[in-house]
Order: sequence, then C-alpha cells, then structure tokens
Amino acid sequence: MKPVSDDRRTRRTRHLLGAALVELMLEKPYEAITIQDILDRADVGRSTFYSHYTDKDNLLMSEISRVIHALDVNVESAGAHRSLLPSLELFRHVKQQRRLTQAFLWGRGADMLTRGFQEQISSHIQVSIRSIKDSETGLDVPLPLIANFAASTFVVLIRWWFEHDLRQPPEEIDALYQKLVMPSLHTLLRESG
Amino acid sequence: MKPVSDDRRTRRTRHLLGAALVELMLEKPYEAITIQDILDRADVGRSTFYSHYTDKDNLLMSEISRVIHALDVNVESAGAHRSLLPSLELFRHVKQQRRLTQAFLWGRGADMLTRGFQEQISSHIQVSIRSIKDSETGLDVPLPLIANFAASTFVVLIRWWFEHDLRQPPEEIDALYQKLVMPSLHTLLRESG
DNA sequence: CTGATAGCGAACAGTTTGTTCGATTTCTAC
DNA sequence: GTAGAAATCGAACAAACTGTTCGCTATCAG
Repeated sequence: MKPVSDDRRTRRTRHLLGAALVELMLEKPYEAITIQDILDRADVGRSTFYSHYTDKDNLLMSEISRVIHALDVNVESAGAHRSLLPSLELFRHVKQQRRLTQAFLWGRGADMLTRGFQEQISSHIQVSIRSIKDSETGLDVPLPLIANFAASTFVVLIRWWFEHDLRQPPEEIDALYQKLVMPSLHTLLRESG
Repeated sequence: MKPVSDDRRTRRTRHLLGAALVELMLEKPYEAITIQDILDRADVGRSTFYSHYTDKDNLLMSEISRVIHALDVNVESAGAHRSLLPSLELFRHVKQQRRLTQAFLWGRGADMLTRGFQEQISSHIQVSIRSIKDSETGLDVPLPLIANFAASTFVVLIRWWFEHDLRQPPEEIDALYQKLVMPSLHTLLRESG
C-alpha cells in the first residue's frame, strides 16, 4: 500500500531514506549501493521502502529534485535576476553545499544533475534573452541546445573544481566559466540582435 | 583460466560478446542488461565469459576502447591535421557509424565515451596549440579543462543530433559546434598569444 | 597428427530483489 | 485522552542474477 497522507511518519521515513542514500553515495559509488544498505543505514523496514519508492533510481531522482529545488530557491533569493546567467551564485551555492553536491557529482547522479541544471538554466536564459531581444526566433543556434551547452559546461567545471578539492574561490571558477561560455553566447546574441 | 593465446577461437568469442552487448544496448538501457542476456544473445558459455572479462563493465570498457580507436584511425586517415580540431571529420564518422554510436550514447556509455573523446581531443588541441604558440603556459584556462569542455560539448551536440534523428547533415552540426566552442578557444588563444 | 588451449554446461552457494501479510506503532482529529 | 485510520515492521518467500568450479569436448597451431 502506498502512503497517501503526509504524516510526520511519512516525512520522517522519506527523510531517513534520502539521507541514508546521500551518506552512502559519499562512501561508495551509486551502483554499488544496495537497497539493503539503505535500509540498514536508515533503519527502515523493507516493505516501507517499497511503499514509498519503486526503485533505488526512484529514490535518487527524488533526491536530485530536492537538491535542484533547494538550489533554485537559494539562487533566486540571492537576487540574481540581473545577469544573463547567475553562475557565480550557483558556484557559491555548490561550495556551500559541498557534501551534498559531492554525493551527486559522479556516476548516475551527474546525468540527472545536468538535466536539472539544464531546465533551470534554460528558463533563466530564455528570460534573459527575451529581455534583450524580445524573441529568440532570430537565433541560429536553438535555445535548448544553448541551454544544454551551458549546463553541461557547468557540470564540467564543478567536477573539475571538486577534483581540485575546491581550492579556488567561487569567483575564480566563475571567471573560468565566463571565459569558456560567454564568448559564444555574446557572439550568438550580437549576431542575432 | 584466462585465455592467453590470440586464437581464432578467442577472437570469435570476444567478437560475439561485444556484438551482443551492442545489440542489447540498442534495445534496452545498459543497466537493465544482464550477463545472462549477453550469454544468451552471443550463445557463449557462462564460464567462457568470465574467462575473458571480469565484469559487464569490463566488457563495456573494452568495447568503448574499440569504438574510440576506430574513430581515431578513421579521423586520422581522413587527413584532419590542419584544423585546430577535426570536428567535421568526427561528426561524419559518427553519422556513418550511427548504430554503433547510438548504443553508447546513453547511460553509462556516454560517460566513458566522453572520457575517450576527452583524451583524444586533449592531445589534438595540445598539438595544435603548441604549433601556434610553442607552449601552453600562457593560457589562463588550464588545457585539460579546455579539452574537457570541448569534449563534453561534443557529446552534447551528438546527443542533440541523434534526438533529431540525424536529420541535419554533418556540416550543419559542425557549424553549430563551431559557434558554441570556437569563440572561446579563439579568445583564449588570442589573449595568451 | 598431436599436444595444448579454449569453450561448454551443469551445478552450486551467496546476494539481491520485490512482494505478501498479520501484528504493532504512531498519527490526526475530535 | 481516546478512537479509528494509516504507516511501519519484520519475517518469510520465490525469483533472478552473480561468480566460481570442474570434468568433458571441440578446436586450434604447427
């Protein structure tokens, strides 16, 4: 039976399972984590897990959504509306949430994270571009492709950053990002404006 | 016992297993493929599999290497030495090998493919840049990062292409690639030159 | 032809998965 | 606080997959 209500119980269970998964992902690769591991770590009954999630992947997706949403809220509330892309705020958030990010940065999680970024960045850029040129029909590179490009470069940079133990300040990483991504965007906008 | 010789037998077995994996990856996601599936499809005995590969991942890696190597040979022999990056040749090859590429484009395979591209592109760019400026020490973006950037953008474009059923000719995809990646590279090289 | 080597396939123990169900605990609403 | 509803527990289960072993057979290279 699926839980229908939004009890203190169901919230507790979901939180325990999510937290357990994240903890485990910091210790070993996602693929090596077994549902039994999660159950043991969370101290939750087997049948309870399956009443909330269909799958290990299902749980992962749910956690990624949480992470993305938190990031969205944080970045949005930092008042990053003026820039074409709130990249610096994103890097700051990522550093602040280093443990959480770390867990989702490799293996299966990276794909989903990229996807999440993509949607967010896509809508952000869409708004920015509209404010500049009122319609994106003049672009000779499709907007979703641009968003995908920006998002995956984002993930590349974050990974690189973590591989270097987050030694650099967010501002420096953002500078690299700007150097890689912005020339193209500016060229595209200039040509189509 | 591991096979030591390079028999007609061992070659046949390895080929059967590799082909079976690729076939299956065209039908369902890599994670859903079981070793048993591969054995059934290849019509190879269980113990034989384990005498050649340790793992499903091991087999996958081996196939990726094959793909990357074939691509390397093909592109290299197309005489793509002059350009900063033989992107057009790469896109042509990808289209020509569409079925093979398709199989490795999603899930686990994409990561490894990106990694493979990365190494190849990295060395290519390294050579190109050396021929332009004799040393890359003046770059304010690390070369491996640039290579990673170029490689992952590459994969983004290939994916996008396949999502649109390869409707566009390679030249058009390459044009998009140029627009996304080249402005940054040129800026970086100009500034450091 | 022959000696060496690879493949076969059945059998096996050990995991993991996903499901079921009755007993128990915890919640919300009153 | 009590009652009724709902979630959790946990043990048990069949099914599937994994990785290994071993004696027999088929195939290879020279």
